[in-house]
Amino acid sequence: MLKLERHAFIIKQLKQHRKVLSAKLSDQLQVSEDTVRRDLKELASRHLLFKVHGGALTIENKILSFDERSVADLDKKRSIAKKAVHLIHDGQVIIMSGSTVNVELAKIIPSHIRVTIFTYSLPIAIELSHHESIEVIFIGGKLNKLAQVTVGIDVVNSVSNIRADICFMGVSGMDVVRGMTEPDWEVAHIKKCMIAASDYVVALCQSSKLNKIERYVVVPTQNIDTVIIDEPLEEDVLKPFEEQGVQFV
Amino acid sequence: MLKLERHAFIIKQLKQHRKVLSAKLSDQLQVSEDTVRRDLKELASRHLLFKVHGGALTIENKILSFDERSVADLDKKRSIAKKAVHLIHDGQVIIMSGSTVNVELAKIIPSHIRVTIFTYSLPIAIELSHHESIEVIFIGGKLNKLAQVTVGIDVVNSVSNIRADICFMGVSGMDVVRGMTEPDWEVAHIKKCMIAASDYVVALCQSSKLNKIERYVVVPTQNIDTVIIDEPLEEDVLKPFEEQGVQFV
DNA sequence: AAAAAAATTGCAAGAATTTGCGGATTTATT
DNA sequence: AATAAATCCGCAAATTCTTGCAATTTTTTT
Repeated sequence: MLKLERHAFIIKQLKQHRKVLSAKLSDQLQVSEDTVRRDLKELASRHLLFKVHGGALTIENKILSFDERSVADLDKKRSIAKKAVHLIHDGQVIIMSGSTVNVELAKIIPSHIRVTIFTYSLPIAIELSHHESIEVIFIGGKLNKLAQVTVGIDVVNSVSNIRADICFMGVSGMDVVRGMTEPDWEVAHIKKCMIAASDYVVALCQSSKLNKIERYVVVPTQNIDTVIIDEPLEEDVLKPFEEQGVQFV
Repeated sequence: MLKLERHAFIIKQLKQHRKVLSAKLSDQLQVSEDTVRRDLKELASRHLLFKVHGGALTIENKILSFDERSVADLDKKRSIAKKAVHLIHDGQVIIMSGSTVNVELAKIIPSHIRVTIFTYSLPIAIELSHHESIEVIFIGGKLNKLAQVTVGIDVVNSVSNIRADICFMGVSGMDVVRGMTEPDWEVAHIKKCMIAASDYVVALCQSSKLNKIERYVVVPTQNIDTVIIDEPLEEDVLKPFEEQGVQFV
């Protein structure tokens, strides 16, 4: 069996099981463990997998368990929030989705600003409860415990009855062709309603989410007015979006 | 199972339950407690959790447990909650008001119990979001920032549509003649609706609130089924209540 | 086609990591 | 103060990793 075939096999196994064991691969591929290790090492150097003692895991798995992410990511989220806060003005009615970027945004809204904010996220509501001059309306419903947001038909109904000036939306996936996408159907539906209820839509989008496609479409790209990103991007990445009428900040 | 998988599992458990026990993890992961401890130690050194005797807590929890001390009469509230928890049984639909006693109650509901809980209090919802088997329905509305509960017409409407088996109610004032009373008109009105929606009404009443009268009446004494108090009281204090059909625990 | 060079593979030996266990020690609880 | 539980420490066994090297195969060069 050729090296390249082995590599392909390993990647395939990894996709299927999210992890591979050196010993098992040695058996499956009928080569020595040393060879397997050398294969894994090579694939790891090409960032196709994450090598650990005893085998290897997918890259995503690595990210999940490494703290680098949460720290580095927080900076990015804060820098997005910092830009977003300038779009908030006295008298506005605002809808905020339940993303962590919005939690950061909630933290830094200046205390003098007088606005009404609709949200269905517990952490955001808690944050906003410390702001004297913000009127907070919590959108009730069944609680999704992991995300600490309400979901379900009640949320959809409530959101449909709102008329908002601006809407700050966390992003799971953003792509020129497919538009804004979400891995969860219910969330996708709620976001759709939020956008329908708002005059102006702002997407808070970490650059890692750009050109990523999730399972369910929220809205096409042209329904989004402004995308706020954490770092300046090359012109050729932005151009296709801007041709759809999306403004980048 | 690879070390990193264990770590990922621990982090996930922690996210869900805010705490993990070494013994339980050892069982779940099928490794020795020593190994679990070593894992926790490593994760703690990376500031992904906070190690304590017997297990670990989330970083946030570490901070959270400090301001807990500022809550007055915590012991009394906990002793009330301890008694109240025995009234909760599988399959019930429960309404909880927004008192601090109810927060304590929410904390100690056994994890195996399967119930549906309606609440309009952010802290209670946060607490309950860590219980695997409780369905939480949050009642939306305008946020009262100080109490971190929703209020207003939306809450009244929602509560009116609920049919609950039991209702746990924090108490501001309780008097034989005037019944249960509240200093806030809106809260009094909401509590009235809650009681109307419930088959059985439990008042969680610190003894300091007994024979105290607030501005607005919620319901007369006889509408309350059980009052849970923190300390045994003299017969002559209880007797007039019991004559109205109220049971004391 | 032959020779040289490069890459691949398995093996062996020693190093490093991981894990469970017994026993001493510390911590929590009553 | 006593008891039980959890932790820490050192050790040993098992597994995995690294490294150098030799044999083999593949590729390149002449």
